[in-house]
Amino acid sequence: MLKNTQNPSESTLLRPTTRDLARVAGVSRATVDRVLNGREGVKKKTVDKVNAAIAEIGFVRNLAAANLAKSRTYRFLFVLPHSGEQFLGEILRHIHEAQTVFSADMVTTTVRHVDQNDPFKIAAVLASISTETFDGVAIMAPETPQVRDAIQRLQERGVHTLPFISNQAPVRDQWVGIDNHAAGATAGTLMGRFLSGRPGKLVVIADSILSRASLERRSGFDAVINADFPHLDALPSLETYGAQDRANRIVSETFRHQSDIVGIYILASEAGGPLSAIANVLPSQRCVIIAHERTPCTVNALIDGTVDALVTQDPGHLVRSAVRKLRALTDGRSTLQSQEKIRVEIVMKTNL
Amino acid sequence: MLKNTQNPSESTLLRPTTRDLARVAGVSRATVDRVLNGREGVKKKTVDKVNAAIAEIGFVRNLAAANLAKSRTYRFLFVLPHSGEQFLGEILRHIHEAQTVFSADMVTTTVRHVDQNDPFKIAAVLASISTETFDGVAIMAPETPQVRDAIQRLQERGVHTLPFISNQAPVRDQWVGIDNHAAGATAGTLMGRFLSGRPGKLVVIADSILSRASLERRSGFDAVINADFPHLDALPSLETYGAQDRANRIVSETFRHQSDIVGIYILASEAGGPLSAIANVLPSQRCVIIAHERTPCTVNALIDGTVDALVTQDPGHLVRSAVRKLRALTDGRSTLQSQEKIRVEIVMKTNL
DNA sequence: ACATTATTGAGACACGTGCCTCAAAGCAAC
DNA sequence: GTTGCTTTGAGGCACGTGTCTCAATAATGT
Repeated sequence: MLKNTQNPSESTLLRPTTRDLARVAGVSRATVDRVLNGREGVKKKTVDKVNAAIAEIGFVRNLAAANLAKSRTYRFLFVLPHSGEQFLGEILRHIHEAQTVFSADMVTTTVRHVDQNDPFKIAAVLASISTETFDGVAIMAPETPQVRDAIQRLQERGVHTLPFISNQAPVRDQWVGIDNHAAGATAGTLMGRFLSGRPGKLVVIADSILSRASLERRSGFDAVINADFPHLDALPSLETYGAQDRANRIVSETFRHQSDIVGIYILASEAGGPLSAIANVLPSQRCVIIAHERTPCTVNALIDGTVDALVTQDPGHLVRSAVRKLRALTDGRSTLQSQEKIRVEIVMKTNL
Repeated sequence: MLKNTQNPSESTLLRPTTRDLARVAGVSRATVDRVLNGREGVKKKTVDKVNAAIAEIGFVRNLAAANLAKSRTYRFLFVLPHSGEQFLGEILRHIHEAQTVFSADMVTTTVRHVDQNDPFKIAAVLASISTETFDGVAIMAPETPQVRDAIQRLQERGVHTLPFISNQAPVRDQWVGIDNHAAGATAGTLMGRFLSGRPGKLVVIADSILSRASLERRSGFDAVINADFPHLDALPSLETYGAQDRANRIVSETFRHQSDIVGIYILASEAGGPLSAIANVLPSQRCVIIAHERTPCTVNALIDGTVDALVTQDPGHLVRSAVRKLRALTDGRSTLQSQEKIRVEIVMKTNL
């Protein structure tokens, strides 16, 4: 087997090592290491020599070997709402499923559940995290001043953070989740096209209209309905606050008072409650229903024809993308744009 | 820093190494190596001891370290049609784009173009490949006896193969691409729903109806139209054979002879030709048009409203999935089901 | 010129695994 | 017991990089 040291001519098959780099730069391997890992006490001129050599021979550090030498492990934490909800269940399932793949890359993931309605508790949990315990944290939490501050301090302590699904600040670059405006707009287009010309009113059901995601979905939906389907009239959002009795009440009230309802848009991530509320008032009515996320409940509704289409994001992709991004952050690398873009997917009975 | 050898108590943080494994199994590291790498000359009893220890301490070999020791590189080849087509261009773009990410995993990819209409040439190219040159080959080629045989022999020579996009045999497990029946069915559902009740005829345009992909898409489309939208009448497929003049002629003939055409389904992967043929006969007609794949041409048509929806597969995902699968094949590993499933995606103006 | 400091080099060992050699031990048949 | 064969152990070197120590050299100030 060939060895680089015995074969000084550049081999196009083997990639250059730090040894090659040292040789070409005319310095020692110790100095190469000093430059590569940004240690101080190296003359500017020497740094330039090494960098020139890096460019010349196209050196790229072998991350696997480096991590092996450092015994590096990536410890990531997912901060998620309390479970019980179906969409969250899918997320959890994929975190566990991907565990085996991650462990090959020395990535360990931990999940911590927090009460989404208690910003102080969330902040406290974030405050308990340091570089001693985790290298990166993916946070799914509503946007509040307390949480925003806790995240800020976490970053100052050197822990990498990543808004996960629930978008925090308008840091469009570093976050994992779909464009909710586009998701709402897509739901609107499907609604309009499926109704094709038929006029009437549209019921919109949300969990709470205060979250950023709800606002964005609603605005995207309205934009499309107003622009492309002016014969449709989207009613003000109904808020369930996640309570089934309230959902039942407001839905049945709405159907009692409104006459010509032709479509229902469930913009909440958890469609289960709204769907069963609708089942009460809609024995077998002709009404286009669009919902979000692929969960056991929505898939069943799709199959039995209750729901016409789903606008979804792939939970497995969300999880893997979060891990890849956290890893890139801790390595100071960048990720592949096209791989990390979370698509606004449309799911019907035929492309389950 | 802790060292495993000095700290015999099981550390939950560090994963067990071959050294730990040898200690627990009560054998030497050499024997562990013999068992792990399936060398012969080891007593059955000893093999069992080691395997028991593997299970006991949950040993998983550190692939990065192993590949480092072996100086392993993965050399994969993509055998693709001659370029020029837009969908293929997207594939190529993503192969090159992913190069940087792959190289971190010691994966190098090469692309070789072959004439799709010359099965003997394709077979010849495949015959020239051995383990000396490549570890795995992703093959996008129409299904012919010559190609099938060449693939068979390639596998016998120890080179791993993977049908890529164009499905070869019904080896449903090991192949990269979408379920074309589902893709056709999805196109059918969109067509039916967008027309919602309006009766009429549907034009179906294919490149050639002989390929497996075309057959499957057509059968999926017909199944849905017949079952769910009986008021629609899908006409026999028009075949362009990839020739623009022929496309223009057959499309204009069809529109001259048929009266009530309400929808057009372009099931060819390259929609450019059919689209411009349609533009000639359809100055501004009300007709639902569904096409396949996201290319510059179809995206433009979507934006200007010519096309109503696209049924697509993500080219970046296809490429990365192929590489992951080839890597898993050469490592004798399995892949994450949910990650490798290529989704039948629906793209409209709002979720570009 | 000298002392002092800043910079560099040489070398070692580590990470976890693969792969090789050589010797030692176990086992069988005679 | 001797011979020959099979199985195992001990140990070393390699992969590419990180991270030490200690010495050697260069640059600086006086």
